[in-house]
Formats: sequence, structure tokens, C-alpha cells
Amino acid sequence: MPKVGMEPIRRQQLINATMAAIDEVGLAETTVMRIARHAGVSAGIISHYFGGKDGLLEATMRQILTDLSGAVAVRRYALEDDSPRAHIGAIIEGNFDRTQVTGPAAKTWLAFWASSMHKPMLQRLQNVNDRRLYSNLCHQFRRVMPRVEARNAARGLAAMIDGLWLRGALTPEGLDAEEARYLAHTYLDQLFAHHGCTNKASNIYL
Amino acid sequence: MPKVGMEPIRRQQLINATMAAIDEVGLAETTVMRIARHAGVSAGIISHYFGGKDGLLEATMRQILTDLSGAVAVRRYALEDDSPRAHIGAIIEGNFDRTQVTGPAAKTWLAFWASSMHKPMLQRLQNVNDRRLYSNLCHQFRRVMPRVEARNAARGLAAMIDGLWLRGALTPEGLDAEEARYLAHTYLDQLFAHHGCTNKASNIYL
DNA sequence: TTTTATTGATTGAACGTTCAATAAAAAAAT
DNA sequence: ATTTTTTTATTGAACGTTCAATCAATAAAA
Repeated sequence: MPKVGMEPIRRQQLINATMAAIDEVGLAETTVMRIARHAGVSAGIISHYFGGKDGLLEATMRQILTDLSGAVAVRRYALEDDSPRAHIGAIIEGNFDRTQVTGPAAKTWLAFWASSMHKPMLQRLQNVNDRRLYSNLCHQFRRVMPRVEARNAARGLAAMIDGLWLRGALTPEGLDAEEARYLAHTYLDQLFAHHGCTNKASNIYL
Repeated sequence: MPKVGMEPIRRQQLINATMAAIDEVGLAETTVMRIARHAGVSAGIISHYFGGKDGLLEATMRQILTDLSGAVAVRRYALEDDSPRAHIGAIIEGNFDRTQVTGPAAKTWLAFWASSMHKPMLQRLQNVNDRRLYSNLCHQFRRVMPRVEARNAARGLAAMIDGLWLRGALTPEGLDAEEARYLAHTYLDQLFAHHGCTNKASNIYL
């Protein structure tokens, strides 16, 4: 049933099928045939549209990272309040967005994280994303803290977000997004409160 | 040069070689031949001592988990101070022990973490370890907090520890153990302080 | 009729496992 | 002490399987 203009449709189909396959059996046992079956097409089509399996995997990771940035960006642009607290809150919310946290995307992400240790291209993508999260956090914290404290707050919160993600992906029942958000926000409260308590600026940032 | 009593030596050699191989090229490209080459033996020996590649991988994960429990246990038994703070501090220190955090072990662990999502046996091992960390933390926090707060503190700290680990394993330069410890301890301070501030018990736990 | 999209059998490479052969040490016999 | 036998440890070539990639054939739309 070949019609004209199939390319974007097939590409999206195959990316979704890749996540479904990784969710189902893990990256190690994700073969081109399994992906193709999920998408309802033949195996050969993958090389045709993505140049090969690696190309499809890379495109899939790109999509996940793009979706994540989008989820954060949407929330930050929608803010009425321009306070550091509001921005950081939006970053937390974006990172625990439904589409990111739900089954396939979460497991696919963790699989790519592990894989990125030894695949330069994936490592590059993951690094760019990491740095953006860190520098966004750092920039906001710097509005209310000295540099060193802001740096540590950013690193701590980034670690907490990743840790909640990791534990969520590994839990058979999946991530409890509500609880993860609660823990992250509570930590954020503590970072602000702690800074307030040990500093003459006191409570004006609460 | 076959001598008698080679079994424990070879087993350890092969487990170490497995970590070296995973550190070098990642789990996906770790073949029995590569492991054997690292250990200076032939490929066939793996099936002889571990029944196959999977057996060796499982034994390797077991060793990593055992080493980690050991690093924590040693520090807890050595405590002079029996306070919750001291116990939790020891758990943090154990989790960032040199042997755990250094190159091969860290990358191997992350690789197994990801892999455990779809391999029941690895999942079981990882679950047991997870639960022990959580329940140890929870038990100590409960000595100074109500149940719900203790539960959240335990989950938050566990997430922070895992997050620092994860980010350390992914960083090309490896985990900066000193900074990780500092961030975890600072978070612990905040958990205690926060509880103190919002509670009549005030500062007695600082 | 031409163009675009898709198929699926085929190919070659890589992998884990097996097992008969081998070699060295230990034990037994001389 | 020396030789022979037995036991233990190890090898590596061969086998069967699995997989990604290729490409000539095909089918539907333009």
C-alpha cells in the first residue's frame, strides 16, 4: 500500500515501535525484526529510513530527549511567577511529566543511559541534556545563593531527580510520579529553607 | 599448567575479567572471548566453571552486591556512636567506598541495573539489595521521626545516593567520591535539621 | 508508464557452547 | 628415586544459531 509521503509517518512508527520493543524485552534483545513486527512493516524498511539499526536507536534517543526538553520548556514559559522557586518547580514537574515517566519511555531512557557509557554518539546526546539541566538549575539557584552553594544545590537536585527516575524505572510497578514530585519538591523546600536559616537573608525567599 | 585447587582462583579471575571487559566496551559487546582474553585463559573455561556466560554474569553481579553490603556493614560495626545519624552516615560512606566507586565496579553495576529490568534473576538480586538499603535507612530515621516522615526521608536519601552513583558512572572522569559524600551528608543534615525546625524537638539531633 | 514504497529471501559475520584431545600435576607402583 | 598411571585442568576447532544488512523483485499510486 505505498502512498507518497510515507517517510515521516514511518519514521515515527518505527521510533514508537523501538520504544515498545525495548520496554518489552530490553535493549539487548531488541532486534530489527522485533521492531518491524511492532510497527507492522518488514525489517528491511529500517535500513531504508534510518540507514541501519544504530540510526534508528539514535533517532529514538533524540526523540526522548527532545520530548523531555519540551515538557520542561512548556511549563517554564507558562509561568506567571518569575521566581527561582517557580522555575525550578517547573523543571521538576517537566522531568516527571506523564509522557516521560510512563512505561516505554522510562525504560528506554534507562537502557540508553547505560548504553551511552560506551557509545560516543549517545554519550554526546546525554551530556548535552545533562548539562542543560544542571546549568538551568544552577542559574536559578544563583539568584538566591552564592555561587558555591548554588552549585551544590543544583548538583544535589539533579542527582535526586535522576535517582527518583532510576528507581522508578526499575520498580516493576513503574514510577509513582506523584510521590517522586513530592520528594523532589520537599527537597527543594529544604534547600531554600536551609539557605534561609544559615544566612542573614532569612525567610524572604520562602 | 593445571594444578589442583584452581577453581576458586579461576572463578575470581573470571569475575574480575568480566568487570574489566564491561568497563572497557560495555555489557553489550562483552563476549566470552573478550573476557577469556582478559583473564588469560581460553573461552571454553567459562562454561566449565560457570555453566555458561549467563552464570558468570550472575556471579559477577552477586560479587558486586556482596562487596557493597560488606563495605556498609564494616563501617556500621565499627561505630562507637550508636546514634541514627552515625548509622546513616556509615551507610552513606559504605555506598561511596573506593572499591565500589572505582571504574570497573561502577560501570558494571550500572550495566546490570539496566539489564535487570528484563532478567528476572538479576532483578531479584537488585531488589533484595534495594530493599535492604531502604529498610536500614527507614529503621534509623524512625528513631527520630514519625513513620511517614521517616519513610520519605529514607526514600529521598536512597534516591540521592543512587542518583549520585548514576551520574558518577556516566561522567567520563568517574565519580568524584568526595563531592558525592559531601552532598549526601549535607542532604542528611537538612533532613535532620528540617525535622528539628518543624518540630518541638528542635535542635537536639544536630 | 513512471515513480515511490515495501518486501523477504539471501548473505556473511559473530557469537556461545560443546567436546575430543592434550598437557601437566598428583598418586601409585616399581 | 624413578617410572607409570590416574586425575585434574585446559584448550581450541567445529557446530549450530542468531542477527543486521543487502538487493532484486513487486506492488501500489501518480
